[in-house]
Amino acid sequence: MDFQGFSLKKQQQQTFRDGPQSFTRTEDFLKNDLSKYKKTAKSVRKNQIRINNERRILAAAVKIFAGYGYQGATMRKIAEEAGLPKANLHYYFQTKEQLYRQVLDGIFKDWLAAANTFDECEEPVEALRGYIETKMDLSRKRPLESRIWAEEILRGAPLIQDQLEQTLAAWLDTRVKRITDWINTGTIQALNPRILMYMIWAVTQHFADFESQIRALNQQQNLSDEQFAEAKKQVVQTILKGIGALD
Amino acid sequence: MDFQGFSLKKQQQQTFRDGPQSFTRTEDFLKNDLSKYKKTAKSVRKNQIRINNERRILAAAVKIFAGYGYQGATMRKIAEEAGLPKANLHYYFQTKEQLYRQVLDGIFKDWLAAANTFDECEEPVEALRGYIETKMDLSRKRPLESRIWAEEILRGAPLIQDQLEQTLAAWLDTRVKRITDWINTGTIQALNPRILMYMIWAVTQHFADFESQIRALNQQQNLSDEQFAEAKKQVVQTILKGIGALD
DNA sequence: ATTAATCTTGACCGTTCGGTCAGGTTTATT
DNA sequence: AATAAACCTGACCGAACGGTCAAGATTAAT
Repeated sequence: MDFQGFSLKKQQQQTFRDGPQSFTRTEDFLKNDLSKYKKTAKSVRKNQIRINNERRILAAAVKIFAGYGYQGATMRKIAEEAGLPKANLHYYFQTKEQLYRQVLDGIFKDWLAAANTFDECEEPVEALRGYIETKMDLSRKRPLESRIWAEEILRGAPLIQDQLEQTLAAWLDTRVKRITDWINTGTIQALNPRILMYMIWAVTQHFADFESQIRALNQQQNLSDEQFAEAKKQVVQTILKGIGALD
Repeated sequence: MDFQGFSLKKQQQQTFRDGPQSFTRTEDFLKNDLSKYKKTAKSVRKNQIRINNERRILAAAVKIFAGYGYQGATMRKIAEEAGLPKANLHYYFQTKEQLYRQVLDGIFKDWLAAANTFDECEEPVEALRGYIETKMDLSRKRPLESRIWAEEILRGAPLIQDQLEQTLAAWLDTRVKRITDWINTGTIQALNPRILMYMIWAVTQHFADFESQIRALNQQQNLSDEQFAEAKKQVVQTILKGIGALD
């Protein structure tokens, strides 16, 4: 079985330019274009049209991809959401897959940014608490992005496999070492650090990814701010206590 | 935004024709079917053709829906996987949505069956341990079904919202009461039982739904039986200890 | 003012989708 | 043996998809 309509081939991360903006993808057709710009005050203003439209399209794409999935999303729906004609989307983003890739790139950056919370504290209790809370906040504030990510993984990560195997794996390795140190110094009990991280990811992202299920089990109401705060507290408490870092 | 290509409207249980046979929706279609047959030896054999083909199609549908999602799955792919001509699928299942509905129904039944493990023990430690282990085993043995379920929730549960709000909500309510009893008798510490259940669901299903991410972080290898057994043990340990039911 | 680059867009295209159907084949009933 | 019910399937259909393009409008550079 070869999954997904788009290609599974590993796509290298080579930067190219789309107008004055850099993004990742193979074809360099626009790189040549960039060399034609002169960075005057006016070219910056010109730039603004492109920057502005790309932002509108990306924001619309996030909503539609999250709501319908990659295959269910159509360029027409994204165009309507963005308030632009469909052909205009293809002017800024060659293909649907290109657009989707950029959406994923943005999400991955948020992921890693939140991940850095992990390193801010020396002590396991505060490092883990901070990380869990940051991930919970991210699920609360950016559920659409979380769901796009989840669907990509669900489909076998056809487009982000490389990033998982390289960037994310490297990130995880260093955190595994920190946790191992905590174990060796007796600060937390012996356990498999990777499984701990999987548990944290699972629980925190669940509140975004399974929002509709939680809503159905909560009198058809999304969790209120108070309910979410309670959930956040309980998640932190259960995990920290569960690994012997509390009490 | 109105999600999904297919309608959100609640689908009544209306009789429809499936080939020359009429029956009323999923659950009882076979029951009604049988009532029209005369239970001779030959009619049983005939019946077997339908039962057999429906099983083949449903098994193929599970694979394809899990691998591509609802929108990405095509009747052609399912037909190829089942080794039948596409038109034959439409003889047994009127529409793609009908086929998908029956797949979901089967998954929901597994869900509830596993859920009953929760009631087999009086003590919180053994009841929760049994339930968590059963859910972990289900993720291990039926990851495709878990991913279909996850995608359905991800899209806002357009087809199973009713079941969530009724059957699942009722199931959860009774378990919440059990957990509340445990809290009142001091067997486990005070917490929100619903959030505990969300955490259990999140963690156990994560090993199926995010399998490709875990694989990418595990030297491109799926978890071995030993690794999975370790994960199962650690998940049980962390949660039980985290709620004060251990140590 | 002129030219060139960039941006915009309706109309269009080939492909693939879910679904239909007529007519043939197999199986069951009498 | 005859009839009916159930099953099978290649060929077909309208709709919707991602994507293209030529020609015009707008903006920037000279």
